[in-house]
Amino acid sequence: MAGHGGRSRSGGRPTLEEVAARAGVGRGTVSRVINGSPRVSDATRAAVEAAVAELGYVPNTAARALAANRTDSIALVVPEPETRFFAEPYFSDMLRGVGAELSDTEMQLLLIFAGSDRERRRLAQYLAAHRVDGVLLVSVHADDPLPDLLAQLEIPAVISGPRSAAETLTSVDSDNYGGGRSAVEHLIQRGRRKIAHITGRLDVYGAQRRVDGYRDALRDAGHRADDQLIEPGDFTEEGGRRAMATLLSRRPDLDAVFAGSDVMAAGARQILRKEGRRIPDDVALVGYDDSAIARHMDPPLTSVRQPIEEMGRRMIDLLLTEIADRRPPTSRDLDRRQMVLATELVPRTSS
Amino acid sequence: MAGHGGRSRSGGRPTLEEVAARAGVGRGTVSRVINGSPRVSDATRAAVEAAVAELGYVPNTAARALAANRTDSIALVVPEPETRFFAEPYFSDMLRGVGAELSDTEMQLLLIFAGSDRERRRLAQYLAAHRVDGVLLVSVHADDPLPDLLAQLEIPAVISGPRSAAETLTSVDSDNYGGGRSAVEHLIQRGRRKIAHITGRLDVYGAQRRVDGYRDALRDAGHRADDQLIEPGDFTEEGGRRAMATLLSRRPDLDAVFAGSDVMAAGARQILRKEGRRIPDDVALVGYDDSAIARHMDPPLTSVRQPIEEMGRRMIDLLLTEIADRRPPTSRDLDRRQMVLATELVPRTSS
DNA sequence: ATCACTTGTGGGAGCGCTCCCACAGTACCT
DNA sequence: AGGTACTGTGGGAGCGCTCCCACAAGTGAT
Repeated sequence: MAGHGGRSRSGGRPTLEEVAARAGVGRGTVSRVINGSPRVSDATRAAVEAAVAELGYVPNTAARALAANRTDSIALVVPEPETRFFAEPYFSDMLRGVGAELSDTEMQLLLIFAGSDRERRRLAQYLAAHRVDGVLLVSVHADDPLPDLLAQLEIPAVISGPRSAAETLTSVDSDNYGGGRSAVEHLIQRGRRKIAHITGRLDVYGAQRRVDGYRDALRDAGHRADDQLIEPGDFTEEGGRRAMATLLSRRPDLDAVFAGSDVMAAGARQILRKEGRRIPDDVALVGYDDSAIARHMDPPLTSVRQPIEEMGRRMIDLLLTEIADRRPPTSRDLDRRQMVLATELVPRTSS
Repeated sequence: MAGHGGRSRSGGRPTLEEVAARAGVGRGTVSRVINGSPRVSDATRAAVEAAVAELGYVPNTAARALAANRTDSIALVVPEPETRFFAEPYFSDMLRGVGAELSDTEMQLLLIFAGSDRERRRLAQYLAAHRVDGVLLVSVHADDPLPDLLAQLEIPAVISGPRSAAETLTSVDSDNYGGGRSAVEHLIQRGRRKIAHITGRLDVYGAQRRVDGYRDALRDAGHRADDQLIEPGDFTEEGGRRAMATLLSRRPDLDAVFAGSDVMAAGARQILRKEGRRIPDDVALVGYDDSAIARHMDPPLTSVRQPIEEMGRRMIDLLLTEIADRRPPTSRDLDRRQMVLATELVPRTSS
């Protein structure tokens, strides 16, 4: 414990003022050095830095927050029960990206779950108290009131996956439209002619966009539209089974299926097997998410990969900018605030 | 936005002073009401509460922290990379318990990973700044410097799984000794005579205690000690395989194995199978942790369950007490601060 | 030599609370 | 009647910063 430099004799933590006295400068100067202001001479800066090191000075965050009206922390809000958070690799990937981008910052990340009503009330209180400088909102449902609350409190926020084309919050999304397109183009290129689509929940904007991509890819390839080849699912395995069964009964001659998620693809696969269709010989199958399921499926599933980790990084970028700008970006730069990242088709044996 | 009560005309958030003015009382009185002091008359209290509601007053945390020298937040420190955090149900269970116990508190939980050196440096800085009132430390290795840092900074802390019998920090643990005992007693009761033990990493205190439980259970049942039946593992599947192979070569006539973790039990099972021993007919097998592996093994594995979620709850209890006491508990009450929770044997078909 | 900037610096004011002392009012003893 | 104690209340002081104004000293144009 020796060699850690003397604390002030008063016994508590050293303050700015004590550092200033020690360095023989004024309070303002120390503050400038600590906050990296360029308006300090090199000699003075060195003296202050020495004093800081000798005293083992660490700024008092509360005092800083009070005086500067900022908290240097941001919240990652997960509007889901913890269970799902741990179950889905989506969150883990996202968290990794966020953490990485934050690591060379002074910002502290708070992880807040808002799955239950109780948790949501707590969160509302927390936000009202402005205990964070900004919020990252992941996995928001279309009818979630949280984004509006954030807007009302004028708290900078970035959302992953806009709620609609008219999203007012800054958002980062993967290219669901392009992802859907690439899946279908891939199937066309493999010589498939009757390509069905099992959609995700259509109140999720991303799912709609995948349908759009599916439609346009077929149209551009000169296929005529056939709505009988589209069947809504709900992102669950059971939904995949049901949709697949429906599709098969309606269009027994289909030769490919694009499912809006890997989980639904897994459900579809079970039905295809049961009906004696071989994958990929009789029916090619493509999923979405490139999750662990895709890699471990039999046969391994072709899937569309989203750059989740990078989404996390970009979200932080945008959020930090917004916080620095200190204004809710409701002006003409809104269009610049809707970032879309490319997806990538990962071909495997199922297609 | 109407009906939300008028903010002060100044536009910003209302302050204590504004509430006081509105309620026609002094600043101190409002503070007392907000903090639930009993020294306020009912009439005054009601007036203040009305003013608070009308103005939509929310205390400024920074100001409170500065004045009262507390942060109303505690950190859950995970000295592991995020990957393991998500992979192991241990953390998820723990987090659930912690969150539950914290939910009727004003305390905010921070989740902090300290896996890499970089992250550890950040954490040290964070703790030095006293940005939390207390720390929950889970999954600490024997040589981790973190506990000592915490002690040095005089930050209240509770550790899950003491580092040794002489642990100085407040700790919550499951009864590893009793768990080991119960596993062996169960095997004896089932008529097993030559019971082997694959230990965990012996630099983990809990693993040692399981060995102690194993030894004492055998001794109390009148078995003579046979160290050839004990083989150290390292909590990994590979370690389980290696230990099992060694044990079989040394004592081919063993009729039961108690593994220090389910993962090691899984490794042991592979070797037993390969050597043609049937489970449980020829060799009974018992694991530890009662993880998903145990339930899904073939045959389902008898295992010792630890009440992880409850451990989380108890840790918060102790931590909050320690914070409220505002003193590092180095005195005679230390023994009261080593809490041990009972384990439970979950019998399945492997024994 | 004068004026106008620029650069570096000190320190007052104030952020919104909590803590605590002072004090009025009431109650109950002697 | 005076003393003592307690209850409820107001408000000063101070927590450790940041922000910003004031100002000294230096620089270069006129």
